[in-house]
Amino acid sequence: MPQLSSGGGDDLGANDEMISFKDEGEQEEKIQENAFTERDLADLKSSLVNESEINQSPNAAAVRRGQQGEQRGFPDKHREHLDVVSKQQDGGMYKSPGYPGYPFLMLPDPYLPNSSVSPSSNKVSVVQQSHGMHPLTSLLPYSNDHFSPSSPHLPTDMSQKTGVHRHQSQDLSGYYSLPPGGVSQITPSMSWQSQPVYPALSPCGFRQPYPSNLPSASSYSRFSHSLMLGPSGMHPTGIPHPAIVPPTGKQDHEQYDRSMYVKPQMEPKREKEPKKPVIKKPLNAFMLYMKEMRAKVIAECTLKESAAINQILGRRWHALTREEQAKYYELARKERQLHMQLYPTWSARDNYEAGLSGVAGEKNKADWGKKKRRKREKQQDSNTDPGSPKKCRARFGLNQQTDWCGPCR
DNA sequence: TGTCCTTTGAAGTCT
DNA sequence: AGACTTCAAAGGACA
Repeated sequence: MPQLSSGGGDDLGANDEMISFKDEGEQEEKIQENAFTERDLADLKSSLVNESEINQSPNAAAVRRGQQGEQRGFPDKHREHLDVVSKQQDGGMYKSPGYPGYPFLMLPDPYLPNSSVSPSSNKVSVVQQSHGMHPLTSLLPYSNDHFSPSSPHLPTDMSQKTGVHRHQSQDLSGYYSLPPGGVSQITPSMSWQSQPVYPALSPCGFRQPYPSNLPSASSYSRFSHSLMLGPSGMHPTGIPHPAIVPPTGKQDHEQYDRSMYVKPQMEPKREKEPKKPVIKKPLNAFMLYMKEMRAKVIAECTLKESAAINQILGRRWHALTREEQAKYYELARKERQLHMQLYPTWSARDNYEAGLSGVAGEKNKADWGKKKRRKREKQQDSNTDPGSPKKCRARFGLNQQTDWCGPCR
């Protein structure tokens, strides 16, 4: 079970899926995958390219059916390696001494002198580093990358000034390595010198591993967004969080990956009308996995189309072992925790109408209604078409993770 | 320029 | 309670 939270009851999602995953014949898969060769990989690569083309057609589902067997045994070289690693680690990531690098196993090889702890031990960066991002930032979007160490003049205890009660938790620094002007206010014991800003990692390339006792977010008092967010989309702690779309202009830390949290199509309108900052949802486990593996899939399969890539990633996700998936569930859990701490009053509902709350107001409301209608109609259409395995499973009431309905097989 | 595609999971809404 | 819906990322394709 990926109930990784140590008795905290914190949801990690997809419990049923993880259970059933075990039933799926994991051992067989492992054996099969270990038997894959480079040639298999090449074959698969070409088949995936073909598939991506075929999938555009209405017969895509049928094609997928034919490929299902192949998909189930996708040759992940890194899994082979992980099996070894997991053996070395004797029990996986949740025994902290046995998993010392977590989550810094996510560091790309250059930062892993001994990269044996990486989930993807191959040469491809585990973490997508596009847009000059910190290798961890894509997984840990609240990293100090978004801050400049040259701004140490920020108030040292803003949370007190604003009346926001913050636990003095070192954990946050360990999780997300937030800056002095940022969560250091939450964690006064932290200084930015001790939290090196990328790329100045510690000599060994590791930072502090995730501690396991992140304080419950529920312990934080919840304030309205008006308190949480400053006039420029800044957290009252002074953290220019990437999840926030500032209402005016560009953020100072332009070099960082704002796009991760900013809907690009909204940017041009920002100048015209002041817009409520949009705080994006924290990424779930699969999204984190996608961010990490996308580049690898692109490189392997010479694909660019995200839809096709995502299909592949979806299958790979299913092919992961419980332990491998657990890493991402844990990361996602921490993401949610930190997100909750940074934006206590934020709700996913805010972004249900994200378009509405912002620039376009009424127009977007109308669009949203249309969108909903379209989707509903589409859904009805798809009821007559097996469509994706997910839809198919849903239709037949099968287990989401493991059961493959006839048409999808 | 905006939307769709495609995936899974989290969280919200609806019945 | 369970089903359904939306949104997170990504970038090419298309209207």
